[in-house]
Amino acid sequence: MNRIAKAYDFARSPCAAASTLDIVGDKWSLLVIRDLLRGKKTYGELQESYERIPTNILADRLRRLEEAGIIEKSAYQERPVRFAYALTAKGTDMGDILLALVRWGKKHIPGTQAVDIAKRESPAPARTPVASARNPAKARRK
Amino acid sequence: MNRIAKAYDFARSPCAAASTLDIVGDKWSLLVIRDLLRGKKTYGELQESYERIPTNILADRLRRLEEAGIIEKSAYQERPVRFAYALTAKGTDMGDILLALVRWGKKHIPGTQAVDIAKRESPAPARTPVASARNPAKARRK
DNA sequence: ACCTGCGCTTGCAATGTGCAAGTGACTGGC
DNA sequence: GCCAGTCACTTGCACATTGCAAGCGCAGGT
Repeated sequence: MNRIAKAYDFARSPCAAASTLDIVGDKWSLLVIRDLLRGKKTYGELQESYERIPTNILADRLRRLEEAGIIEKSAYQERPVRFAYALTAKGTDMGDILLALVRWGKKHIPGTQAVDIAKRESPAPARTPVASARNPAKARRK
Repeated sequence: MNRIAKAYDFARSPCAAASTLDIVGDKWSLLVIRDLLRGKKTYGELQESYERIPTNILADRLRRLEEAGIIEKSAYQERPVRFAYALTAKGTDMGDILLALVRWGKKHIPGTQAVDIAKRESPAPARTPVASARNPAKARRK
């Protein structure tokens, strides 16, 4: 029985910081959000991040984040059904938290880099524009 | 063997966000920092936060945070030796992260409050048997 | 001597994490 | 029709971390 902040019945306290940590207070959630902010969309892309999140953990975090209304899952094509994950407005707002983490890291942990999360206004996600990479043009029916 | 970011050999990646999360990426560390920012000093005071951190976890987090150079432990009196924990500059810089968390929580989790990180006394619900631990000089009478 | 408070430590069960392997829906090639 | 391959997960199991309660050592007070 999973009950990580069923959203709105604070698990621990009415403190905003504590409640936010109930949602993303673990080592992976915010990294998933980071990757989504940087333009990754599919399960497979998320799995291939530098940090190599274990697949079952990724599935679990995506489920939780979706329950919390931070991301949304949708099929971007039907006939092999393929899914895309995207941040909701609530989710993109987490960018500020990521930014604060990055700033602290850059300042206090020598050798770390920004990996540019601040994609919020910059163009080109640099890597494969997933949606068009595939060509689902041929709607072959059964 | 425990090696949660010995600080400076990145456990997972050179990404600043990931490295920062290696240090404070759990449910309790940042709450301890929050309490220290708000003026709490002793082990006992930290234990009595609203969220009721388990004592062994608190001891462990204080140890890790000290190793990471985020807090400092010192005896504030010798005979009965009593300890005070305080944030280093590196630690107070984490205030920005807390602030980002609080802002997100206030905006997206109805019912949460700010609990004003920038100093303030007794936010916890009245049932504080700790009385005035902030006055070691005198008075402990009932 | 005994009790109390502080600052922890220890034991142990419950929970969470990480790895590898497997599954099922589908497609494309032979 | 059969097989290999991809995507998106799920399952099983070992190991690590958490949470709870209790205990411990060192003071001081009575």
